[in-house]
Amino acid sequence: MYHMAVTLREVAERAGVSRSAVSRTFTQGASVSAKTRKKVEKAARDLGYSPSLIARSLATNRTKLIGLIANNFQNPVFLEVFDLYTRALQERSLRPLLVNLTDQTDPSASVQLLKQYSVDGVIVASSTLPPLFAHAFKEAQVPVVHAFGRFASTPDIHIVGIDNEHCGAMAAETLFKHGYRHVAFLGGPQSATSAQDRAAGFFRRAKEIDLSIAEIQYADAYAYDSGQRAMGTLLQNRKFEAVFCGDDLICMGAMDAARDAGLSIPQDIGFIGFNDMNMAAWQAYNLTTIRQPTNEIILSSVELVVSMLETPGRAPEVRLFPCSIVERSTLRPLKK
Amino acid sequence: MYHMAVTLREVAERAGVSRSAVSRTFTQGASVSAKTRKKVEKAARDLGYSPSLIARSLATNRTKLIGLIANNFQNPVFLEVFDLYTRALQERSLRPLLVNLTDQTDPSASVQLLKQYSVDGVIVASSTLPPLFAHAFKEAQVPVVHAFGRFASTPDIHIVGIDNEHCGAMAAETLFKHGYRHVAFLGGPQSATSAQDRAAGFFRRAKEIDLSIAEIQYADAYAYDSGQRAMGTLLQNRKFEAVFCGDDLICMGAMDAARDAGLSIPQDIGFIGFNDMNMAAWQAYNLTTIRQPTNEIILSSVELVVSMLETPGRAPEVRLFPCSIVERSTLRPLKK
DNA sequence: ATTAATTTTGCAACCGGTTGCAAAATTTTC
DNA sequence: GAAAATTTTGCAACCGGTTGCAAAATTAAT
Repeated sequence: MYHMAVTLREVAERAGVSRSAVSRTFTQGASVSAKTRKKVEKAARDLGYSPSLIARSLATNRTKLIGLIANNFQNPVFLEVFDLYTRALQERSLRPLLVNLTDQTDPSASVQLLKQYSVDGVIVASSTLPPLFAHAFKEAQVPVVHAFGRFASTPDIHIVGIDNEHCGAMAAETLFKHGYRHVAFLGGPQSATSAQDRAAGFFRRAKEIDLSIAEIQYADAYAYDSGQRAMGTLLQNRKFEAVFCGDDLICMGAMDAARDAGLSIPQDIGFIGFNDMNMAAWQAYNLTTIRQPTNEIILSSVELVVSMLETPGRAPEVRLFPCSIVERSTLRPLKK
Repeated sequence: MYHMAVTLREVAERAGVSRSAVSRTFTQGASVSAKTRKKVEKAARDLGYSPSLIARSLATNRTKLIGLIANNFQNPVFLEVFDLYTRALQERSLRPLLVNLTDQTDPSASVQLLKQYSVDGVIVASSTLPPLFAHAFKEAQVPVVHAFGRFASTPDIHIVGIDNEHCGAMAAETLFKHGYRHVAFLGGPQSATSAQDRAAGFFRRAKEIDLSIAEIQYADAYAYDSGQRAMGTLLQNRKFEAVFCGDDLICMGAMDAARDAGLSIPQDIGFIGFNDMNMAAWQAYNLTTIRQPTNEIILSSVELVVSMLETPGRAPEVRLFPCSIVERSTLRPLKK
């Protein structure tokens, strides 16, 4: 590099003031007279100065970096999620440091990494990681909130999400209301807490209302292919009229498998999904599904992590948002 | 916070060596005797020490942060793109600092932002931004490579991507080979260089081989809805047998619009897309499309930005990767 | 066993900011 | 206009590392 970035010292010299004065004009709420502020601002403009966040971070022990941990880069909902997160953080002049967990679920490596970068806080955005994962950050003294995490009545950490158990129950009810009596369950990966909870709620409510569950399958990932494959095995032995899929993407895979087998939807077989991702509204699927309020969850989790920066001792809190049914056309019409 | 993070000084004290010794054991290629290294490592382990990247960055003027600029969080291909980028960077122990451009395309704000974070380099991953955008980073002395950018024979900056013009021509040829003689063009947003180039190549080659272009439309974004809408207007006046869509997602929207109008694919109307995103293989679409080697482009652009860190004066380079046709089932079978 | 060559080590300055504190300057009060 | 109260300013230490340089320790050569 030819000319190094211009520093605070140079601005100070040009403006004929001390370094502190320059620093103060660039930090919120510091006291500087209008006169010096003007001088400094001019000098800064002339020199094209902008303060180094690295140096500031070192001095203030705040980086304005938020670790954003995700482990599902296969599911397009996560693009929506990233979009919302980057925007929400941006608005508060924070920045996401993206961590792609791929398959290693050992928290210690991520904790180590994010500690090295001295992130101010961490948002774990995943419904498949065990609660322990996010907990590791708390132990490392890093403010953390688990978005899309499992709801616990006595949380050690902040959780923002939905009541998956209740949503599973909603699915059962919806199927029943549409006149189905024999249904199948096609869940997400069995290791995912979200999948477990949705299943539990679904089964419980089904029992209560006498909805018979003919088949149970678990996809090995929240992914199209997995849904397609799982539906394949489900179809070998068809004793059900509709399927509750634990995720829209899985549902799309399942629908395509069903169509491939010559079934038409919803005449021969019904589907209800989960999430209401953008693609659920696509004409080729037009999925009846349970809408998860992604936007609210994200905004709320950002808000929460920000508040932890201000009040580190804040007691862990659970924030649950209600889901709702979005009726489209993959279940047969309601009986009148 | 109760106990501040453990610092190099504490490790030094516990190990009974100087701070430099500790620093050296943690920096690649520095000279330390086996004896001290052992002592330091033990002390570090006992204390749970890991060096602060912030402090290191300040001292070395290297942050290991790469700005990753994107402006299309609607198109699921970008999730694939993020996945690949985060992994590729991670492997080289670099980290992406994600910038979501939403709609403001004024480079100066991003330049400013990324300069403040002193990113080591920037990757602009977008086929819709003007070449000027990426150029602004060069002027600000920041190593930059434009991935998916417009190919220029005398580049001022590094470009990695495909020859969109040539790919447009491939589309024309493919349609012709499949026996189509009257086709429509449904491009991406007209302001996107990629869309312009694909269009140019398509039109040029069509003229050469006497493929008649009955209709021309441009979607207002690389998005499903835009494709659906554009196809709607295209269908008002149907004088074509097939459509070349400038992007798979647009194509899916267009296909759904066509099906909604009662057409079947490929019997009544043919489609060819662009990108070969994962979803193109979904049964509901099973798109014949032009495959863009995303993986190669990404790996290559990471490699390039890394090499610029090592050799700052490196001359700008264009790297183009070949595209290929992926035949699925949205064009009628080849004549024998 | 000396001396020369090489490696390891610690000192101290530096990276680019922030901030507590006391002095200087300004404003308010009487 | 002088004294008191308030605001602004600069000094200097600090954040947690790195690194050039010379001294100390080790190894190699004679």
